[in-house]
Amino acid sequence: MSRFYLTTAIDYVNSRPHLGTAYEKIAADVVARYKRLCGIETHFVMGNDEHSQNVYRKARESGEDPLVYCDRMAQEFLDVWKRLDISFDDFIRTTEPRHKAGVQELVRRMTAAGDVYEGFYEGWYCVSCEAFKQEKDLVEGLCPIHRTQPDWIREKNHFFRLSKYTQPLLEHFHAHPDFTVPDVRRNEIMRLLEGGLDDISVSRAGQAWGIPMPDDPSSVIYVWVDALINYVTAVGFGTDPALFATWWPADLHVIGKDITRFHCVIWPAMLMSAGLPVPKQVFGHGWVHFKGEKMSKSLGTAIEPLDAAQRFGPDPLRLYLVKEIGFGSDGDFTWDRFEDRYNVDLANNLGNLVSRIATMAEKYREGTLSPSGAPGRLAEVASAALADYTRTMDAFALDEGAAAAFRIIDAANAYIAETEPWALARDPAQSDRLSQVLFDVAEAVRIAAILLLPIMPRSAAEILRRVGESTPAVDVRIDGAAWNNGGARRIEKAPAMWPRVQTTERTRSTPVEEKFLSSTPPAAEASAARPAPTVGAEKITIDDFMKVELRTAKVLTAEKVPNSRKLVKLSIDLGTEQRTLVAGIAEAYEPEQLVGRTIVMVFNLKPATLMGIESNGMVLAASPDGGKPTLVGFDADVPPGTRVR
RNA sequence: CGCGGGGUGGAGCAGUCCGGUAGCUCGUUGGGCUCAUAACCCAAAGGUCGCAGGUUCAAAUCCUGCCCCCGCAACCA
Repeated sequence: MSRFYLTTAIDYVNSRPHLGTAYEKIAADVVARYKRLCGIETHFVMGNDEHSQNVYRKARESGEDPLVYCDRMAQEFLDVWKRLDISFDDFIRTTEPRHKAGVQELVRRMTAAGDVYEGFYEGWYCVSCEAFKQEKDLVEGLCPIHRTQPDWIREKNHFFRLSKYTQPLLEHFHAHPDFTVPDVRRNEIMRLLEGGLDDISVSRAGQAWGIPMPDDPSSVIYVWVDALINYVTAVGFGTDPALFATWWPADLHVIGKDITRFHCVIWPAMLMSAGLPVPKQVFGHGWVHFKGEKMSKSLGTAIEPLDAAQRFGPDPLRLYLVKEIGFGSDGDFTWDRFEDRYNVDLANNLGNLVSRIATMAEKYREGTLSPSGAPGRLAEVASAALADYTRTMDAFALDEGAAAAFRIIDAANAYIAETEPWALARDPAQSDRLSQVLFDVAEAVRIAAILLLPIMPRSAAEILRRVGESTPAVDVRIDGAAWNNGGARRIEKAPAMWPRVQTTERTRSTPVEEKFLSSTPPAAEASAARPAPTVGAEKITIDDFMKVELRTAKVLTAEKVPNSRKLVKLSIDLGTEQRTLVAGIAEAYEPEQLVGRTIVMVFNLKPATLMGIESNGMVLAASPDGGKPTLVGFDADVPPGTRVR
């Protein structure tokens, strides 16, 4: 039996799952389910990347053991994946023993091949930032963030001879044109390779959170190297040779386009060095951008796209992401479009079709349909759609595969209008004809549902049940989607699967200041817009708080900082003095909107220089993750310079 | 000159590699039908394919220049 091993990127645990990470998992899940549908033994692996320094810092800040923090995040990720019906077979965490063992083994092999050597990494290191600083980032020789003198650090590092693999990689790309898809990604990598590769540092000194270098416990393996190796450790590299032999090399890595070069250059080079086969294919998908309003007007409470899964089940969201966005291209999520597709594809077309056939089966044939002759033209439509479906799905054109399934649904709706079963029912002489027409429609629905199984597993299984498919959904295979003009089918009439969503009148998006000025936000928004819970935040005393001097100020002038996107330069009146400060609110506010406005600022903050302008204070605003800031304001007029506490 | 993607009827997209009557979905308008979730079916209107040059018998498609938009990165103090 043929096998298929696919993976997604493993996720950083310093933020919770969001639309972007979910998109990747859903797309990969569709591929995995499709392969299983085709009867291919499939191994689908996802996981979490837990060794980043950010994770360590974040955990330590909240006084928590890093592993405990990671455990909690893993639970959060798993909960979301479960809610979205992601059918992974294994979930690997980079803190697991099986991973650590395999990582060390792989690095050992790279070392044995003579590809790892010791060297020194030198540079300016800011202790507060815990990071090296580029010369160009320093302001007058000081850390731009902390205004402190960084240390010149010379750190022992282990380097990987990536340069040695420039030529072998080029050859591999020429021999395997499909190694990196889609083409845009491949071209990018080719250009990079043609320019030649530099060796890379693969260790970090003086860090405790990570996997030690095999021969040098004082260094840990660089987190990216650590992370990439998950694809082999998840299938037993270094721990379970039989399992490894079964699944490696991977058939497909599904990743985001931003990390293409890690997967198409560094990763295969590492494998070549270790003497292991490289994966067969890497697919770099695009981004889904969440546009427009955070909340749907008609759906009321939802604020984040993943909430759509909470409210409607995962399938409408899955369908939207797969069908409306070319796999490989960027796409948008907007509530308007989501509602649109929900109503059109699911309520009006598929859902309504299921209701139509169920009602007619009950009304005209007491719920049982049998063929009475040769199938009508729907059979040809279905077989053409099936061919398109397998061709496009094999090429990972998931959107086209979904479209092929919906062509059957559209044709079935048209077929009903064309054959007019209600008219046939009035004429006893047409009884056989009616039987066949109804059977044809039910059969078309059954086939469409099979094609939709990978995309909407839950709903498609329910449809199959309703149209009398006797094989349980999990056992259905693609050859079951061949037209079957035989057997009696028991059709079940049941409540609508997707009731229409009442869409409100299309309204223009609310300008930001309008939201700001409305003193009583809609209740739904208030409850939905709950802030992300702070992770084990340490309590401070009132004295600590009082160290922060907040004051009101009036904006005198405002102008955008040239060449910046977010920054606005403000001159403000504090009553007793005037100051210049820089605020990152240009995306949400035009300079003209700011002039004359009263803001709240941190009065006693050390100055900082941003884009060459000294900023003497900080403006307070609510800043949602990934969203635009909203300035703090007052119900009534307050004179400039007033203390806020 | 940081990296990349894109500008096609009101909206979202395909077509661009390999020039040859501009296509799909939604929306709009008109009609039809009643099995169905005010759903379904048919038809129509609507585009100088970002701008300007060039190549060609012929350009959305090839060449040159320009404009605009969007991600990422660097700035969020």
